Amino acid sequence: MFDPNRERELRAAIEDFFFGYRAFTALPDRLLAERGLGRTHHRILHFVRRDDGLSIGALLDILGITKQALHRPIKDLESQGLIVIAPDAADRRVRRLTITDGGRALEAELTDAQMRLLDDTFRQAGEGAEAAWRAVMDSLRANPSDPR
Amino acid sequence: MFDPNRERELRAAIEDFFFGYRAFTALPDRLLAERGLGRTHHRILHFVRRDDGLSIGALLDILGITKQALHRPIKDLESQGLIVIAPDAADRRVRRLTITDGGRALEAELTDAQMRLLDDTFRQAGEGAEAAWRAVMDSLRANPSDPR
DNA sequence: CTGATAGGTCAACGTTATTGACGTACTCTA
DNA sequence: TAGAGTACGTCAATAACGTTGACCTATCAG
Repeated sequence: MFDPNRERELRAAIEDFFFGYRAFTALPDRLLAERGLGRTHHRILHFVRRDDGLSIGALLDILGITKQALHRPIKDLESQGLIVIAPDAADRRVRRLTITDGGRALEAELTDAQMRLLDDTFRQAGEGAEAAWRAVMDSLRANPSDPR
Repeated sequence: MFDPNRERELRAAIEDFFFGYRAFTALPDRLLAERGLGRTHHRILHFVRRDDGLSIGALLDILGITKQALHRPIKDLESQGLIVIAPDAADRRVRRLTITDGGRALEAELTDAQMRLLDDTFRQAGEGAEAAWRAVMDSLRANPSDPR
């Protein structure tokens, strides 16, 4: 399939992905754990902040989990005053999620940590590394193997 | 902290990481699920293949989980004939893990899928993308936030 | 012989996810 | 306006995978 040298390189890349992702998530994971929250809470905050007024269904599609799995974290965030759930004005079956000031603050704390880490990392990796890294990740996202 | 344009870029990079990693792991996850195995089994096979004769303790350090958590997947792999556990010749307290032909075959199947995906992706992302991507990931691994 | 090391194992528990079934509120269409 | 479809909530059972804590055996080193 691949010659031995190429295989060595690609295997090294696979390991890099594993360890790199772990290093990347370690930071916010610790901050979240202090509040009794997990990665799903972080993701919800991220996507609700990005798309204010996101519906439950749209969030379900993005995250690729079941509504039962989403229910708890959503309720946690609501009861902690980090998001607000309100029916859509036009179609009252649809629930729209909005981030509160508190939610925005927590999201900023988590995201700042990751942004600083990425910014430093891109700088250390040299000229053009950021664009190339993004290009690889974008190409991966576009791949049909993504379960979304 | 960051100016708005920079923040937009870094937030996009964070999302890329999330979706990219998911696309990357989706393929082997499906193959593993067919055999009733999970990511931990894959990781064990990967590291035992790479470092033949790896000890339990060394594997524990790499994976960053408890011995109780490692115990099941190790036993699963052994009972399915994918790895062999044997005491070290010099220090019989130490158990050395070895991959079998069957284990090597499964590992190859999983890894081939990921190698092909990465190879395609690097090619699509253009000249120099692979080296730059690796540089970013290596820099991330070297970061003290890695819990290992 | 003694203390340290490597590892195995039992038990209880927690988190996060799943599938399946069913209920409620609401909208849209014939 | 009745009935079908949609969006979402929720109960229940189950599973995968991890944790902490405690305790055990086997082995090695001084």
